[in-house]
Amino acid sequence: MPELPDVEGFRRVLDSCVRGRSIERVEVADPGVLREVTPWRLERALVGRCFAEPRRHGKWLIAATDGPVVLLHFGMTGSLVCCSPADPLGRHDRVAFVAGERQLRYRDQRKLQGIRLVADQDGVRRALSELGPDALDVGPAEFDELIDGRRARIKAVLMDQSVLAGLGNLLADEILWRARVAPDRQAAGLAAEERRRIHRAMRRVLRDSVRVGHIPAGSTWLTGRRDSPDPACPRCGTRLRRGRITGRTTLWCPHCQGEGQALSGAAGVPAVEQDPSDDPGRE
DNA sequence: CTCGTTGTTTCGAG
DNA sequence: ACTCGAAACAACGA
Repeated sequence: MPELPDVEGFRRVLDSCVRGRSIERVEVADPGVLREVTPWRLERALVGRCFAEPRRHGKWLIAATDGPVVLLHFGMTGSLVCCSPADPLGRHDRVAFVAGERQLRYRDQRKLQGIRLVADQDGVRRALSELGPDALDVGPAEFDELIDGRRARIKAVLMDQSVLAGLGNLLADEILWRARVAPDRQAAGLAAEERRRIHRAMRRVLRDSVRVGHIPAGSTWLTGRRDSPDPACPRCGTRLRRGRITGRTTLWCPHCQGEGQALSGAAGVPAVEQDPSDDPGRE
């Protein structure tokens, strides 16, 4: 689940749960989720400290305190939950930050070392230095620059965290579907008009999903179709195509987005360019 | 037992 | 040097 909108949701959970509260204890049920920090050192560094306003960059949650900073990543299955001491420890509750009657629990089915500890803002900067700008902060001009000259397929570029931070597999499919661009088009081969459509779709998809804290599975979203065995395009009803890009399952509509360059030939801009007959999709 | 999964990191080819 | 993509990582469910 966790892509940018989900992490933004976790940020709000942290904010309302423990911001301004003093950390009494850090309970590490499973040290497997800690990266380069021992349970003992984590506890030592945080006890007595106060959670400040949390920030987010891409899929990273930046949990600052009046001392060190905790960095949280949620991999594919992680989440953050606000609990009371009475709530029984779930099977996948790996770490609990205890602050009085509230406790913030890091929950993850897997153990992909999503929790880091850094001393200060400079440590945050160093730890996240490989990331591109947060996808929500990228305007149209910057988007163009980021895409410019990339030989990879557009979906791979959108998911590349060093280019743009925050988009994952589901969002990338959703955005390209809305922009009516096939996911296997080479980024460098996109027309200015297509890049603009992708950027606008990105803004729209992010805005709508950040609002609810996850990617909506509504009837006008591609994402909800993912699990059905024979999914149809929410816009035109055409049977969706399923493929694999950069090792991830990719869904697209051959009618709205074109077959993709592999099938449309070297000269071809797919028949997406003229948009008279297609209705512009509704929310 | 096999395959698949929303994520990142690492390695090797072009 | 740079860019890309596949594999590895790991735990679980179908």
